Amino acid sequence: MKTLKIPEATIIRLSVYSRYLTEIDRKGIVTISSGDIADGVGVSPAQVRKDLAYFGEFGTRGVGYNVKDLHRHILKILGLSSDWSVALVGLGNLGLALTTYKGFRERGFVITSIFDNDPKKIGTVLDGVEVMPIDKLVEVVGKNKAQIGIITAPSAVAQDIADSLVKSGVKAILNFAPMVLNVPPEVELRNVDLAVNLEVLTFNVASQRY
Amino acid sequence: MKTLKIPEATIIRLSVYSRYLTEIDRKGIVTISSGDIADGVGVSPAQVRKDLAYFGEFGTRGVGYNVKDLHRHILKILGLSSDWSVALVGLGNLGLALTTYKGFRERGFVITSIFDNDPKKIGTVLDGVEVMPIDKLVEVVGKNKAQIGIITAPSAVAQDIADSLVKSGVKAILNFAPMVLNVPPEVELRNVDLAVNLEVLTFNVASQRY
DNA sequence: TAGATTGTTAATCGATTAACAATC
DNA sequence: TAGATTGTTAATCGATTAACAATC
Repeated sequence: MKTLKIPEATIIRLSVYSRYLTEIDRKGIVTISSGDIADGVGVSPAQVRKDLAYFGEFGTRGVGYNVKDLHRHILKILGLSSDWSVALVGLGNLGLALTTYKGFRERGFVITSIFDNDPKKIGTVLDGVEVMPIDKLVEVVGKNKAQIGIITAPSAVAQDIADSLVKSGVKAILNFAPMVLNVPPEVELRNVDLAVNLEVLTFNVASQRY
Repeated sequence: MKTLKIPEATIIRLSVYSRYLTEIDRKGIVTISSGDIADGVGVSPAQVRKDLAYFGEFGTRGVGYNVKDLHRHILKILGLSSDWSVALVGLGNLGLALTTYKGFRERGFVITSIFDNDPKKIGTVLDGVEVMPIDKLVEVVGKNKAQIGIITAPSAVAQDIADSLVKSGVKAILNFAPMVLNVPPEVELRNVDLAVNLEVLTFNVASQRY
């Protein structure tokens, strides 16, 4: 199977389309055109069709796409046809927010272990998951077979945690510490820097003045 | 002044460079080359120079960049030479996490008002800021002259809140609700969808199998 | 059949990379 | 002067948009 490179922007849009299709499906709409999707999420119809064309032919010419079918296909493409086991490290406010974030569970991300080094937090139970000390990470994550690690710990310890997560066998890491992490190439790494988002806004607001 | 369009990717990288320069400056390093910065944040040296070249000449040929100088210039470009007043709407776990997130204050983002409709939260004080009901938003935000609004409320009310924020005069909105919002073109809007980030990871992990 | 909309190719646009003259 | 590194131009690469034949 020849795999041509898929732009990351395409993946991000597929994720957005899929959330929009959930909404449309709930309304009981059966068929949708690329133009409808485009209007709904703010891209061009050609873009929608191009994004889908990377993965196959899901529509009917002259008609459009069956909402349920297309939705199922996109979820499959994104790897969301079954649940993912997630380990979260760092139970500060952000970690707590992500643990209780409904959007994750809805999309099939199940937090199966939580780690923190604060003695007051260790042993407490959140959603049926007991908070464990970080030195148990490699053992517990390995046993739980978590495939994804989320780092919501301070920058100073983020690299150590990343190393432990890698050792425990996770395939992907989502890092919220504003820090450049090093992981082996076979482990997928993605950084979410909350301040960066505000700074793109302030740049744009500041530039408007000229 | 002719303004040529700056890629958003450049702005995001400038934000990353600036965080790296904070680190370098703390170590007491005085001069840095584009190659050092590139290594530090994982891009190419040519990219670093190109990004900076959009805004001026900040280095010395044969020598490199003065760390403090460059840092100051980048902060100025990003609009961070003075503080920004921020209104946060929706004090769930995510809202609480952002309110207490040190990374914001460090970069000059000061949360000056907080809104929620939960009677148990209204009237409580967080970091000197009293939580107010959402129907006071337009009045309070207008009075506080907040320039940025952060939406951490549920999707169902996100558009209403966005409308109120616009009415109150904010110039930019950072939206964490997984929802497409409509705002007038003069208001900058940026969406952070936490699930999208996980889904880019799962797509990549799922594709590795082929 | 006529109208609509897909899937796909070609054209355009934009961003990144490579190369090198300028210059400290 | 010799070595290093910037600033900038040209070449390359990749993503988006436009156009349209295929076809329901």
